[in-house]
Amino acid sequence: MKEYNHLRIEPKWRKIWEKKGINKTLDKTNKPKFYILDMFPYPSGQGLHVGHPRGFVATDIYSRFKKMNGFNVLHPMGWDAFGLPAENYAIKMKVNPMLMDKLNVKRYKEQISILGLNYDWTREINTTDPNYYKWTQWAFLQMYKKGLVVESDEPINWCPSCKTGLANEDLEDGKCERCGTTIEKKPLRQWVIKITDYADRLLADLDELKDWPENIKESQRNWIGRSEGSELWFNIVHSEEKIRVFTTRPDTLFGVTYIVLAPENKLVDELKPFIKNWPEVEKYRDEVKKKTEIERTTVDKNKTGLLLEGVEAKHPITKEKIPVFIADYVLNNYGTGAVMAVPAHDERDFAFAKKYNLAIKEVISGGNIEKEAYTRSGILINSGEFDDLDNEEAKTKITDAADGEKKVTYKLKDWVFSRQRYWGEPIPLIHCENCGVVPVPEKDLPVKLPKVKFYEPTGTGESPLAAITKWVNTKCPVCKGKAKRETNTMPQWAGSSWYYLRYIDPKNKKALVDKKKEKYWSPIDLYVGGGEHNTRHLIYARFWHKFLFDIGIVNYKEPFMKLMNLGMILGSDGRKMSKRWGNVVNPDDVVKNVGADTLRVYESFMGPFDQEIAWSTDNMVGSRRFLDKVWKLQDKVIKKKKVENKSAKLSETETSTGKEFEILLHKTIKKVTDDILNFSFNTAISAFMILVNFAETRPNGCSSGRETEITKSDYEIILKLLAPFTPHMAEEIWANLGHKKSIHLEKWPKYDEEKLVLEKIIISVQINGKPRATFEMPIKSTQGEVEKIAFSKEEVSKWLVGKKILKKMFIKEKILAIITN
RNA sequence: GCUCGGGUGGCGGAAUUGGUAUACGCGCAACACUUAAAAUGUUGUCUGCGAAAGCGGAUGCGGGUUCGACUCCCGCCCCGAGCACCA
Repeated sequence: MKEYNHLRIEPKWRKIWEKKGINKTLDKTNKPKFYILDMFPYPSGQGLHVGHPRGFVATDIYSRFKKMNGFNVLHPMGWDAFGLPAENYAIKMKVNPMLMDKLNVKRYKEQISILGLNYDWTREINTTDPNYYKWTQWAFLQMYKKGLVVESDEPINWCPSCKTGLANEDLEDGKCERCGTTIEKKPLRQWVIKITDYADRLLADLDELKDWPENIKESQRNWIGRSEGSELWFNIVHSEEKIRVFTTRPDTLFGVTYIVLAPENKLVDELKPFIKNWPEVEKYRDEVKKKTEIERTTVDKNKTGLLLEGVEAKHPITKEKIPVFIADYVLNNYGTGAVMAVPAHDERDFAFAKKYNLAIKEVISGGNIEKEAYTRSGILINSGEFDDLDNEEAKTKITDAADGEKKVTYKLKDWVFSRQRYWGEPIPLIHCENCGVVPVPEKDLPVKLPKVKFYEPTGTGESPLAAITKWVNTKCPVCKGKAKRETNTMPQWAGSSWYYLRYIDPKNKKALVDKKKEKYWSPIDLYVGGGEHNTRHLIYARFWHKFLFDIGIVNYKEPFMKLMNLGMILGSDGRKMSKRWGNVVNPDDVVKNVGADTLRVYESFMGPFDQEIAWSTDNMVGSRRFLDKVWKLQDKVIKKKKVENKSAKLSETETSTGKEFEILLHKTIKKVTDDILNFSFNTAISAFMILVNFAETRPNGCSSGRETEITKSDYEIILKLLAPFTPHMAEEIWANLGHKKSIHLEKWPKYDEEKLVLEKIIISVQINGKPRATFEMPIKSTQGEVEKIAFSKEEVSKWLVGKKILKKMFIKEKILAIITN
């Protein structure tokens, strides 16, 4: 037997597999389909570290397993190459993003390829390929035509470092998710997609995603942030103006003692003629503007505000006059940008009322409003005809009485879709001097991103594309008059919102995806990726998919049936792998030193798949040792010759590795099968180790003196089970055993239920709850038989001396429990 | 503050419907092989008392249910994630 040399074996087999095309997926087979997908990476130029392959390895194991179980598996890979990370890296390296993209993809692909992953590279996609983004632009145009795309001048999140506007989803704690710079508010002309039109469906359909982890669904529910309430109107005394408020507690309407407007609320400007302290109002608004989003939204007991002198609102039912404030604890972009303040029953209003010495009127009984706001439910008081009502009941009645309207609001914001950056899909709209905004005709798609010399962001609020006059100036498709192209580009999330559909039909020139093919492959059976996408990509993609469903492009209303989050692999110091900490481990080095198969086994074995875990090169030796053991078993395979010597007619099946081994083998088949299905790769590896340790040390049951042996067929079962985990080594040994066809085309081993039934079982005797003895019994032993043995045991009888047995309990094949006085 | 996870040896982590807690791996120790080391193999390795046999204790803390609890229930503490002056 040759030494296990991964450097010789691994590249050899990868070449052969590629030549034979064993990873190619066919669209038409008589097999059931299985579509398994990794979140595709954005090639940033740093290259992969050992954390990235964790998910790729998992989907690879799973897809190989599915293939061996007779499924037609689609397992593709591609590149999410537009967007800020790639562009910022290109700028830093002073290389044009178009060129950088090619270099990065090449590097990523090399790194991924050496892991022995079974991707069908004939379906590779890249979001920056004009043949791809043609369809991103096409889908955008369909949204435009359906009125889902609107132009807006509202202040948006602006990253002063990336010099672009960002969507709410691109923020993390008020900072740019990409570069960590604090976000400013900046009014900017921009295109916005009305994703909020889909908020209710995005929320409701989560309930149908039975195979999504609860935490992801919960994150999305939080993000969408649905809240039910009422919209109420407060007339302003001596004015035509009305204040519109949103409240979840219309039942507390009688407790309103003041109204608060967000300082930015346009209504404040409308009320200028009535406001006597206007200079102060302007001053306050300036102060608020200076505050960052973080300062503004940090929970802060020290609330500030300003009374609008001269303005009074009228209570919709009692017609009492109510003072009106502006205060920055009210946000302009949620609800109506105005609240009715009920200090007795809202903590923020309570704090504000205390500070400015405003009236606190109790209308729900049950609390102590001298001390704190009472925010729970109760019976109405001080509410006129509504007294004694239950507050839930009062919600509807008071809303009706006040001429209000039941309403639902969401925290989810519309999707800011413009980026003032070069490296993205051009937005396919044209601004015509006569016709206004005109969509690019579909036949003219794609609107190609021009090659440019200067691609740095301008910071002026214009994309670098605005300077390419040759590209910008165009003819209006309607009136043929002078027109200019839209120069903003799409966000990175655009291309990734539907890429999974393109793998189904990557070369289609006539449609986003062929309908028949889509029907066959959709939906995605299993989607694997990092938790950082839970409220970003996964919301956008679900939205985009629902839109495509509405216009009849796809057949299912949800794209991803089952979802798995993978836990990040941290550096050995427990910190995120980063150049900054010097804790990055490169997969190329690991593959070189111990082999891709060892890396795959180690990443499977290190811990539960969805859990964050620190890398340990030291621990990895255990995985390599395991592979060495499997390899060495080759020497212990019972030679055919030996069998034939005994009798020419003896078939191989008549020799066996041993009864005990056989039971363990079948247990292992079951365990590994179940564990792969559950993504419990760590316990699957553990089961392999137990089996291989046993095969190596205790063959032939417990007989001693005989040489360690394993039958060829038993060894082959182990190899087939192992093939998804260690594709190269399994293939090499398989070939060594004389097979000409690839092991990856073999069928997955089946376990025999009967073999799992043990002949003997271990019984534990517990006396007063403490385990005192264990012994083997034949399976199906009766209580009487077990007791007979138990009472004959010294470990048992010594506890019963001088005691009375009060109770006996027998759980068959497990426990005999005895209770004494 | 609300919501969702989680807390088990020196370390990563196992444990089916409640039924022998600590599988598997790392590390460590001793032994074998070796001139030696590495590699490999064997044995041991939760903890207290004890020479040993053995006896007791332990799954974040405190209670409860049960013959029996890592597992179920109640109340806390801590860690991670999502949301958050959201009206």
